[in-house]
Amino acid sequence: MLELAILGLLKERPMHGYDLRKRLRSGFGLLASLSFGSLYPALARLERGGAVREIEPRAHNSAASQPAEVIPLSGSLSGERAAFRARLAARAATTARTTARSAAGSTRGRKVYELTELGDKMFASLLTDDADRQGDDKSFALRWSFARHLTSGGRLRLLERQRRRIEDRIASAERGLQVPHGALDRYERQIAEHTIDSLNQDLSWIESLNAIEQASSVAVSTETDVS
Amino acid sequence: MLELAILGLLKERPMHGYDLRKRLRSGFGLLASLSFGSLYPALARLERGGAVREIEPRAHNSAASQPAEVIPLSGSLSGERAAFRARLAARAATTARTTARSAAGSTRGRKVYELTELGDKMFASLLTDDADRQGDDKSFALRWSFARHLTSGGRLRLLERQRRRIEDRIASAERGLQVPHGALDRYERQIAEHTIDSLNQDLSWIESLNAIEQASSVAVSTETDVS
DNA sequence: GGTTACATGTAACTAGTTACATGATTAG
DNA sequence: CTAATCATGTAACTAGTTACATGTAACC
Repeated sequence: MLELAILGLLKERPMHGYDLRKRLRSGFGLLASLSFGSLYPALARLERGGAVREIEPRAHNSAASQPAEVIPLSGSLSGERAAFRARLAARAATTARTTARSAAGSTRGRKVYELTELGDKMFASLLTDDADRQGDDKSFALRWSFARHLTSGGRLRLLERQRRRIEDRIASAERGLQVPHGALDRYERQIAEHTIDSLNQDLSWIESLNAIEQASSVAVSTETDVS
Repeated sequence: MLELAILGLLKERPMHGYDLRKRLRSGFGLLASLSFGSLYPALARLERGGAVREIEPRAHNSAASQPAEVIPLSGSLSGERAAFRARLAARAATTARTTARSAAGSTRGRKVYELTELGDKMFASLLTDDADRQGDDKSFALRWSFARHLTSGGRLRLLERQRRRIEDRIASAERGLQVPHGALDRYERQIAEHTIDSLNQDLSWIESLNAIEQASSVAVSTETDVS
């Protein structure tokens, strides 16, 4: 789930780890307690797998007032890269004198990542994949928040899967409520009833999303992107 | 969380692992996908820690003296199933002596566990403990389903903690909705709004539970509360 | 005599967490 | 010059999962 989130954010724009964490924590309520201890290993994993790559610092940053200083590098070995970042940091320390702090602040040892083509495909397949071991609500919420990257049909399929999952859980919860003949005490019954209520509300919500989606898929007869 | 659930069920009555799993999966919706791979190690851990102990189906039928009471499990228990269980329990008691290999090493019979006094204390402290690392909804639901084991004051404190947690999450979600830098797209907004709606419904539910609880604590006002 | 359900357990993996270690940059 | 914040990373732990391994008992 974390990898899907990282890829989705990097699809939007290149970012470094610290920023990713801020976005993930504050953005939508999901992953609110994400720690560096899981983020950095996940990024390293994705880089090894070829889904993301580190971009050399350039002036592509928004409102970058820093002059583009391209320092030629031979190899991209990690030691070399670290040395590069150190050099850049040293230079930034000398030049940054209340002049270039406008948007992005410093360009010190940050490692800015971007999505590769492979990463883009991985994102698409993670987003679409029916084989989600963790069919929990958070997983759906994360996927739906990236729904703009799906086709209209993909969105409808995602909603349909979630609808079925919720219906299964309602059935299971109602079974649990009925079977014990007077075996549940008042607190257990409160939990069971609230669980069923919440699931029913989730179900109507999904159905309303489905109605909206059906309507706009009729409106947009050609399947392209939605802004 | 699993350990709390195990201790709570064993407080009700002694059980073996296979039964525990059935109760945990079907009982309340929590832990619906609990696997043996986590249950048995958890039981072994609890036994090593002295929280539970194995009771052996003795030949002189101290455990088999009430086989009819052992029945009320949840799930699809009918009279037929109950009869089966009673037969099995009776047979286990008789065959335990005849098959000599069940005494030593590689017994493949049931291991019925009961709560020790220490386990009872552990259960109480897990149930009350403010230091819940995983302050998620499932944790609250599990605790509340055991609320009959708390004092009236303990129940009120549990509700109050949960109320505060939900309020924090609402505040955080509303902050996330007001993001100034980039407008959320329609799907992200749908997620954010549904999240807030659900949290508000959870909040009113908690408040209604609180009202019920206050009323009944007034009714039994002579009870001394721990504070 | 084969299938199904009961029953216990281990190994390897998943997906995160907290705590620790290190260092650069910036504000007061 | 010192504290806070930014920034990256590792180690040990938590809490579960799936897949595997083993075996017993009942039913037809």
